[in-house]
Amino acid sequence: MKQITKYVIKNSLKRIFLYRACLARLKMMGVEKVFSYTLANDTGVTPDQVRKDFSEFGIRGNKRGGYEISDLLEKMENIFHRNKDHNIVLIGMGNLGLALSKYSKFVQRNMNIVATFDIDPFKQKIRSDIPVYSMSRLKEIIDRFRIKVAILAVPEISAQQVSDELVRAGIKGIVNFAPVLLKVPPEVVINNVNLCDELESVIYYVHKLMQDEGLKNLEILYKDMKY
Amino acid sequence: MKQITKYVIKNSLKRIFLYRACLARLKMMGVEKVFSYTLANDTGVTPDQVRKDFSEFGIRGNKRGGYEISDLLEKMENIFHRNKDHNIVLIGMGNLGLALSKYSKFVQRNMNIVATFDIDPFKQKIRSDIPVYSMSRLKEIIDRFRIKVAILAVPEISAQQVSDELVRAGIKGIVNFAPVLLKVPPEVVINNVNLCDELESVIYYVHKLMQDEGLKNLEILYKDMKY
DNA sequence: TATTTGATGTGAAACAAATCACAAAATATG
DNA sequence: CATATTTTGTGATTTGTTTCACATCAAATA
Repeated sequence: MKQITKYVIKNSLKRIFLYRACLARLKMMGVEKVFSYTLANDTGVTPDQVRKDFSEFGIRGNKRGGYEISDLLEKMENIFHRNKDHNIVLIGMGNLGLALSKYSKFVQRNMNIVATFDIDPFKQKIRSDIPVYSMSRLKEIIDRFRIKVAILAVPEISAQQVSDELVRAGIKGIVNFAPVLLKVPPEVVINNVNLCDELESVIYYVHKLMQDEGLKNLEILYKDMKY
Repeated sequence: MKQITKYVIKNSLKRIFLYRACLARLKMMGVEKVFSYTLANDTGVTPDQVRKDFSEFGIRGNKRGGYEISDLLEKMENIFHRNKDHNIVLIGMGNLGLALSKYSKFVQRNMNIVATFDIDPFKQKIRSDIPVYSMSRLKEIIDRFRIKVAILAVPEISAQQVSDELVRAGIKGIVNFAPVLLKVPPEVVINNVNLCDELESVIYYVHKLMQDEGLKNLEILYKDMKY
């Protein structure tokens, strides 16, 4: 019944995030229009890629006229369902969980952590701005707020068990910070964020870079980021 | 002089991390040997992929006999330079920085945050187990410990400026948590971790999944994680 | 209004990654 | 000791992604 299902965030989607961040900044600076090569320059991709990506997501500009930034941003908001608010739960109020619960960028992007959970809810209650519930109330709260997405920041050892509970409670997507490969039914989306791996990758590449200094053989060691 | 340089962690490298985590667990359980299909099963990839990846990293097993787990892990430790300790600095002791400074998994993998920095070092000093220095001492400490890798957890607004300081101080790799595209010389490796994007991606896919429920057209919406 | 110019949008081509298929090798078996 | 079996390792094939090249369109210009 349970199986490992894994999805990768497509590179084109990551690039769209990149474009959006860039566009938001440009808009703040008062810029109104961009061309594919403007965006490309700012984000380190090629103009072709920008246009292909837009094409994939059904975004169209005006021939010769480039793209209207507000229009572009609006289209992206629709793609990402940013018109509506998204309610999230966070499980595990350790150091990382606490930091994530206070991460203001989520709110800025309409993603609200409406409840957090911990086996010891009293421990962190005092430091948290968001209600901390005991695990026994998981399903109740998830049902009440019709939550579909959870952030999992519990210790490795209990990650699978909590994940099972989340799935039973109707969660359809999990951002998993525990370094475990969760087993979930295929209709549940998992996005693993492994902080150790992120750091270790950099160490690995830095070592390589210093070994074969002079940038020779670079193309074997690195893949230029196409996202 | 400054330019956007971006690297992606290659999928094959990510998979190697995955294999390693799995192998470590198996070893703890007392298992001594694996076959490509064992590992494949546990990690959700194909046996061919496992062997191709091993081949890429120069790891060889015994025909028919599979792979010796200890041997495999040792080879991987060499690949990732895990025999030696890695000293890291962390810049920005806000909520996230503080949580990262206390993240015990780094230490378990021989990655030690030896110093942290903040514009207001006194604010967090009391809550931190690791020394918190003022930004003015950045180069001094980095030089003294011969640090090559930094974790950047400062606010968006100051990320580029701090990144410049890091590069001037001799840092060669940065794990960047600020949602900014850092401009660094090409010999510096950047790994961006954007928490909002990670969460938003999941929301995006969950929406898609619920829209076209029944898993039809799944192959367009998702790419099975090949990592 | 006709012509030139400049940027988009997208098939085609080139490149990269994953899967397949099978030879090679090591072990087990009769 | 020869044969069968099982698993690795890797070219060949397929699949997916990026880059190229150019037709298409909109605006500017004469």
